[in-house]
Amino acid sequence: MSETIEQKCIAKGVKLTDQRRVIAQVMSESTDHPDVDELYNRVSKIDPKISIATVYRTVKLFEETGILTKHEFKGGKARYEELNESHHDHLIDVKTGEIIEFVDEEIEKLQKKVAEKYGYTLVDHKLELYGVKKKSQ
Amino acid sequence: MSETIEQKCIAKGVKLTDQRRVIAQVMSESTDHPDVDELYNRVSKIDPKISIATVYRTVKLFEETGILTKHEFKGGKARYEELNESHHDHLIDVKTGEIIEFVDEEIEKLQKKVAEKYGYTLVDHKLELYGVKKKSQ
DNA sequence: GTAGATGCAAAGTATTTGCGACAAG
DNA sequence: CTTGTCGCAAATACTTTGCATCTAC
Repeated sequence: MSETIEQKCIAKGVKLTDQRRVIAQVMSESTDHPDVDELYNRVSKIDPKISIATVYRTVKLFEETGILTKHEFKGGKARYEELNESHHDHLIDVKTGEIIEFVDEEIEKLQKKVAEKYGYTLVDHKLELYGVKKKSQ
Repeated sequence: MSETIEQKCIAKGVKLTDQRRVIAQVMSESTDHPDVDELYNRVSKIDPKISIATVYRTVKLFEETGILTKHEFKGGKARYEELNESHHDHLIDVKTGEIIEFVDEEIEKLQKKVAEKYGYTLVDHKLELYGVKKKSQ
């Protein structure tokens, strides 16, 4: 098991407050990709005094620190996910909103190659697939 | 040369107003990916009476009709681009904001394959590469 | 002539921020 | 102690919408 968010904060010199600990805990326990509102709801159940401004401030801080990553899927609010060693992209079910995480090394390699081709070093990328479930035959 | 936006509107039964004609013209002439504000600025130079609400309404309509496509690049406003037969993705220079359009058939194929693997039919996708220019050696 | 489009300003969302009070290191 | 954080409410940024008027077909 890898570092917890708390450990990452310490490692990166981010001051740990009660609020941040709660937000960290909720994000760690989330297997989905909550938006700020949803995160705020979950956090509020643990400590109702935490304000949504703090949630916004914290996810932004965690994102800048490389603890969380932000997704802006089509036509929705920003959603967050814990960033860990294993990079993956997303396949989104356009009907249900279900999100499937996947990894495809070959696509990763090709992306790097495309960037090189134009004289760039790839520093980041975003790949989202939108699909509809096939009828099981 | 392919259909103009006006022709597409007629083909798709979209009523052509003066405002829409101006917006169509500006988008046709744009080689970049303007956001609504920028589009509104350009449109205003031709007809200053067109309101930004109309610009919003029109890009939305054009998007739904398959005339324009909307991009939500990292941390910015929505940007629009004319949709034509040739699909492409984007490589964004993180320093300058410059956007390079590229096509990579192999990546396209692999995306479809990934979707299939999870039992989905790919209906849409988003691929954005973010890079920094290499020093020319 | 009529359904749909426009302009305006007001209302919605999502997110950020100023400020005085408070807490972590 | 001192610097940075929090909660609150106000502010901002982007986008949508109600309504009366106007226009394309």
